[in-house]
Amino acid sequence: MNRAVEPEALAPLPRAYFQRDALVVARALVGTRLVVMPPSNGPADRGRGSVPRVARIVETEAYRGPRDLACHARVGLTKRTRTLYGPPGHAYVFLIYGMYDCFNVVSFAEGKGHAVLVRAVEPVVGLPDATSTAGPGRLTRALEITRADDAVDLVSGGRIFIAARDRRPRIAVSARVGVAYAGAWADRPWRFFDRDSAHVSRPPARSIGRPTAVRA
DNA sequence: CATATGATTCCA
DNA sequence: GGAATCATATGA
Repeated sequence: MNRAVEPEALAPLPRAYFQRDALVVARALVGTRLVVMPPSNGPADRGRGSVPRVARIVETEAYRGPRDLACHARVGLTKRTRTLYGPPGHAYVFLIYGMYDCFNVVSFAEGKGHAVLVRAVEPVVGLPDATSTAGPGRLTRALEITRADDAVDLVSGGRIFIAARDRRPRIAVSARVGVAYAGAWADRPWRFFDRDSAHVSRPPARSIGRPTAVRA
C-alpha cells in the first residue's frame, strides 16, 4: 500500500497502553503501526542509511498467563519465560519450530505472564508492497526482528516501537492458531484481525460473530 | 543425559 | 501429508 507517512509523526505508545489484560491489548493493537529501524551495523553506519520500516499490524493473538494452557507462561518462570513474566511494554521474542522468530508484546503487569503475539502486518513504509508479512515467522523475517531483540523496551524510543492507529479497523475474532494441544483453551476467541486486510495470515479465517465484549 | 515437541512455513 | 531444525522442558 505504501501510503505516505511521516516517520517523524510516529511516536511510541506509552507504557500505560500495555498495562492492560492481553485480551484488551491484542484487540487494541490491530491497526497500530510497528516501526523498526534496520539493525545497526555498528558505528560505521551511524547517521546514514537508517530508514525506518513501518508496517501496520493486522492480526494479533492474546496469551493470558499461566492458567492459559496455550501460553508459554504455563510452565512458570524459567529462563525462557523470564521476559514474558517481566514488565509490560517490552518485546518477547522466541524461536519456534527451530526456525522462526515470533514477536510478542508483554502486557498487563510484571509477573502476570501476559503477552500479545503479532501474527501479521502489512507493509506501509520501507518495505516493498509485495513483501510477505502475513504470518508470525514471515513478519519477523521481513522486519529483521530476532531473538537479539528479546526483552527490548518498546516504549523508550529504541530500535522498535509501536505507534497509535490512525483509523479504526473493522475487527473480526476467531480461535487462536496452532494451539490445538491446549484443549479447551484452544477454542477461546482470542485472535483478532482486520476484516478488510489482505495481509491476514489465514485469509477468510472463520470469524466468531461480532467482536465479543472484552471481559477480564 | 535422552527425548519429545512446538504461538510455522514450504514443498510434494 | 511431511520435512526442516533447535531451544526448551521434562523425566530418567
